[in-house]
Amino acid sequence: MIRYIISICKFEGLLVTRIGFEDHNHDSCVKEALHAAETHCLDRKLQFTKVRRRVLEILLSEHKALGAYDILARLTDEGIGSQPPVAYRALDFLVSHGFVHRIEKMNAYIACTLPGEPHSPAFMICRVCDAVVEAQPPAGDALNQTARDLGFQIENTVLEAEGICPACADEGAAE
Amino acid sequence: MIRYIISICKFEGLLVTRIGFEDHNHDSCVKEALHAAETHCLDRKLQFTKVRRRVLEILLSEHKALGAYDILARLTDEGIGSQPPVAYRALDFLVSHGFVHRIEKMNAYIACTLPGEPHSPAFMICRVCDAVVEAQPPAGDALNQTARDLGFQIENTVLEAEGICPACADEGAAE
DNA sequence: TATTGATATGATATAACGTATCATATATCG
DNA sequence: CGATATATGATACGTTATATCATATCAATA
Repeated sequence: MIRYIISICKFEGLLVTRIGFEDHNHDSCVKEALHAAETHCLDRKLQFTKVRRRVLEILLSEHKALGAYDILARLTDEGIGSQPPVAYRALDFLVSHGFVHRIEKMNAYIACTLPGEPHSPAFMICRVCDAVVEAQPPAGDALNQTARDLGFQIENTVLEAEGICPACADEGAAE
Repeated sequence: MIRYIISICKFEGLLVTRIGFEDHNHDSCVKEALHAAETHCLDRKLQFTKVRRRVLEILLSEHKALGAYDILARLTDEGIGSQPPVAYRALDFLVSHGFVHRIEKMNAYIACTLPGEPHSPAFMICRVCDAVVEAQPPAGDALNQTARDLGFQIENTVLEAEGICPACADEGAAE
């Protein structure tokens, strides 16, 4: 299983990266993830084009949630497309094939930590530092039970929690 | 407990209204709910102003999710304010005091079915007819467990499921 | 390898959603 | 009544997202 860097949150200058909300140090995730995506697309005859690859790479490298226009700005700097549809199309592709998730609460996008595997992720969003962590809640949760009771057929879910991450909570306590 | 009309979904012309996804018929919910909101505000010395009252009334009457600009259009027609901040301010008030919920996935707003009581609602959104149903999932769900594991302090949650409502599923099957 | 149908990108324009700011008015409370 | 807080009016702008049509590239196959 590939694990990406998910958030840096407060430690940018310290070269400390984090998986989940735990401190952590690593480097090669981006390359691995890109390669995995490439393979995945090859297998399914999906076109992993230059723009799509680059957008995923940006999201993996930044390891945080970015808005479509943040991404577009980077593409523009690099001479790859310069209009909104360029970014939105690439993001749509990446989202629909499970390489990227959209964070509804933030109107932003983040690289998936479990690409290729079907899952219904949940996100923990720190309102102080904007760190976003993808978690995999156990199946058969409350939403599914509720849907069954109502006769509603769920096709996809949005599970997002806003609050305070451990690092920011510690800082707050220290003040 | 007051139960509002939640969705009409496909039956507009038939005078059939629905609570949850079950067919249902009723009338006085709007008045009751408005009165309850008024009382709630009086108790807490909140100003239940003309605009706020009217926006809640619109959402209750429509018993579906409406965008801020849909609401603004109605206000404009009635001569109550005509600029975006009018609608957004009223919606912010109603959301922050629990009379209305925002549906992140739709950038839209819907009247709460359980106003005055603290709760973390979940929404079932039909992608065919746009019906939105508010459900109350049991506490202690997967998100909370996940947050505890991560040391994350949840302040509020977004739980939204997109899919097919029973009525639309039936129609699809009938075709 | 030329054709063709599907998929992706370029480019322009516009739609939809949301907020900052400052002035004015209304409510609330001592 | 006067002071303070809260709400509204009004203007302008910022941000997010999509529709549309033209062009280019890819993928399968005759």
